[in-house]
Amino acid sequence: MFSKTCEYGLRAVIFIAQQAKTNEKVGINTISEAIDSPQAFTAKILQQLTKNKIIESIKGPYGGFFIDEKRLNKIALSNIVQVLDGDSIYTGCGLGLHQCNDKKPCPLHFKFIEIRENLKKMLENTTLLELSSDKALADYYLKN
Amino acid sequence: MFSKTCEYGLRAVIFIAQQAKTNEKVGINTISEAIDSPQAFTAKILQQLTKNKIIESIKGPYGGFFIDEKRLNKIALSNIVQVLDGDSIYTGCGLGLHQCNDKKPCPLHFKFIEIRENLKKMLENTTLLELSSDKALADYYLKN
DNA sequence: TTAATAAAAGATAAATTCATCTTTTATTAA
DNA sequence: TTAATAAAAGATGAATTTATCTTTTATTAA
Repeated sequence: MFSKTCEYGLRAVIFIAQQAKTNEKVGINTISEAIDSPQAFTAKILQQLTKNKIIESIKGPYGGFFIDEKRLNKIALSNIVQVLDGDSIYTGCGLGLHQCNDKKPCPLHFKFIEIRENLKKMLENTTLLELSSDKALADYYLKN
Repeated sequence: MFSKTCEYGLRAVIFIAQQAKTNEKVGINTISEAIDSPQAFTAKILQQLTKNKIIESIKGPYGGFFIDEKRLNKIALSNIVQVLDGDSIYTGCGLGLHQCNDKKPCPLHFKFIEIRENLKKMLENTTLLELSSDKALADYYLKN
């Protein structure tokens, strides 16, 4: 469904969001260990997310990645997916045809639209606030 | 959503299904031209589908690929996706976690289940019969 | 201002997916 | 039985995605 990049990115951001309440920054080392992802690769992904203002970072000692608690309800999963995987999930034709749309639909066009709309709405309606609220639970299961 | 392999495969099978009514076999050349896909690559995919009894093939002059018209209503898109992409689409965790299930759910588990169930049902309920019935329409748009 | 820390940036490497080319096997008609 | 046709099978190559390693830049405390 998502690329590895996007999967790691989502997991990392959810983890960082869970630390937002304590206002603590987390280093890449801590993050990649917590979410069980390759460290250097995850660092690259977080770099992208930082550039795109999804998360923030500070270099040097006591530095790390963080998210302003007040923004937790502003950041939806769709924002993260958009940065890392673009909008191919929403827009691409299920059969890979370039010119597939309402006026020139592939044989499956309208069936796919329904599925994709559901996915889109789900990602748009799920914010980091929601995912970071039940910290203990989410925190635990994020590792498995 | 699907791999290229699966996209080409779906397009090819839908095309072959559309020829089933006339009981005509189609060659790989005709197929790859019709669905605008790389020929040799598509041939490999059709080989897989033949091994897995989704389609049938006969070698030599007057040979080619075909589907028994009587089986059109037995073959669902889910069968094709299963052969080419496995069941990762249905079963895989949205966040890429290995041990994500109802008892140990990732933070998004139950939201993803809903989406995936929709997709699964759609693929299971869409048969080649349906897709081959409006031949003129489907045939035309399959190329774009 | 120096040493330590941590992210940013750039280069490179491994793995996987996508794609092609060549040889072999089966089938048909002449 | 031979030549032609078309899929099967195997080998190889290109592109993309995934992943790592090294160097640079920013920040902090001593």
